[in-house]
Amino acid sequence: MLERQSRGDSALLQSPQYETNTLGTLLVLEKRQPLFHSAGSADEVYLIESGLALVYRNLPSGQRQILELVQAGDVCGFTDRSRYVSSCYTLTPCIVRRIRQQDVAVSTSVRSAVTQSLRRRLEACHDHIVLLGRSGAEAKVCALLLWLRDLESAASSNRTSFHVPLTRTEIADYLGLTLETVVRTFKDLERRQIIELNDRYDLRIVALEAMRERASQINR
Amino acid sequence: MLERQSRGDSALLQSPQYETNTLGTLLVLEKRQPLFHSAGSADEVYLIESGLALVYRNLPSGQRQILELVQAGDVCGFTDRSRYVSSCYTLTPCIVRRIRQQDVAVSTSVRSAVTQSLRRRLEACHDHIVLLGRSGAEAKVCALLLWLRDLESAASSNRTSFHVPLTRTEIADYLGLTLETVVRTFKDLERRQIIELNDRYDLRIVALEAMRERASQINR
DNA sequence: CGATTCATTGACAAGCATCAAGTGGCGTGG
DNA sequence: CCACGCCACTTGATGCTTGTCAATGAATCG
Repeated sequence: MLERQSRGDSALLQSPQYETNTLGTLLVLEKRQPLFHSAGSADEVYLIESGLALVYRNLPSGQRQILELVQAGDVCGFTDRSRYVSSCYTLTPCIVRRIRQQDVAVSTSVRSAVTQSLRRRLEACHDHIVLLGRSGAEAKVCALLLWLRDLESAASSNRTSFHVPLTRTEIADYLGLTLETVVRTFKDLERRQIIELNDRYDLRIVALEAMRERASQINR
Repeated sequence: MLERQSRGDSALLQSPQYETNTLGTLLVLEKRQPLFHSAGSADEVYLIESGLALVYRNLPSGQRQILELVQAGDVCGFTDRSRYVSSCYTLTPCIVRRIRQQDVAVSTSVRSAVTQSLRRRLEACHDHIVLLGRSGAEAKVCALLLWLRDLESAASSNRTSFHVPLTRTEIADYLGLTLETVVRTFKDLERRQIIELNDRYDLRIVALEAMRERASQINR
């Protein structure tokens, strides 16, 4: 794990949207590296500058529920408890600013970034709740795939296929399904030529409109 | 709907937890009164001073998903969009402070109340997501009933039974179930003498431990 | 006192979970 | 370098949980 004190001397730190160049520590993380862990001491918050991470909770039964997918601009680990109640790791390579919990109050720009992120994450959770509460397996999978596609196409456009950074198990844990159901749903979409899989993590949406219809369809 | 300008001359306004006595308009609402509606102009935020309200979204299919139950201290309607994306109404009689969206930034205490509430609501949404994603009907119902009970017993203790302020349909829409499943689950719990119903909205938890076990049980 | 809303109950079917047995790729160590 | 094991996934058979549909009951309201 690369780590260095931030002194505003890196191009990465000159992002104009947050004037937090001199605050916190910049982490350059590979994919699938932990940010914080449930029950750990909640000393720091993590501002994601680039990449995708996920927040999850392990349940007493050994099951896992993925709570959120967090992206650039999001702050996680912000709590008034002494220990984290959920865990977090990166899905893609990430640049993350680690800031002491107590320093959040100091900087106006960090505070407003936190508020902004809380607001956006809350709305994302609302979407997630709708998905979990009122959609069938197919709608869940389609909605997630569309979301991941929009994420990529925002960065690098004109690509016909995109990378799915979650394993089938992670998709299942995000959508409240089993691994097997996720696999079968993928197969179904492939059979009906709505998607194409180059390999398991490289996906092309063939029929975008069919996909959108299915994503907003209510089955249960 | 009672409405009056807040001038700090009412006992209701002297709540010490928020020094917002001179900000916004105080609303005294009956149960089941709307606060704001999806697609309405998002001009104001609503700080709940007492009572319980719910936030929901209507889906294209005509279905409804209840997103959150909000209580004293919570702020809802806070968004950077020009229009609300969800709707909100009271479940119980409520005292609500209505504050112009643009005034939120002005008052330090309001700002910190907003942040505090966003944080708490986000964690509540996480709980909700776990419930929707990883629990069976019985666990969902038990968890909600326990939550409602704790809410009441925090206010007026020593009562053997408590009031359920949601209809069966609302419970279903909160838990991502159908009305029928909720009814059957209630009947089951009653038959096994885990709860008792005086009338449909007056409930007593007979076997608290059995209830807690069921609430954290994973079925699906 | 009909009309409306909300809830109850039963019969049935569908969707998804569970269980079980395999497949395929990848890294490790003999 | 190949065998081995591991991990993530794939595929199939089966059944439970929960949704759907339909008919009825109870409470509220103008």
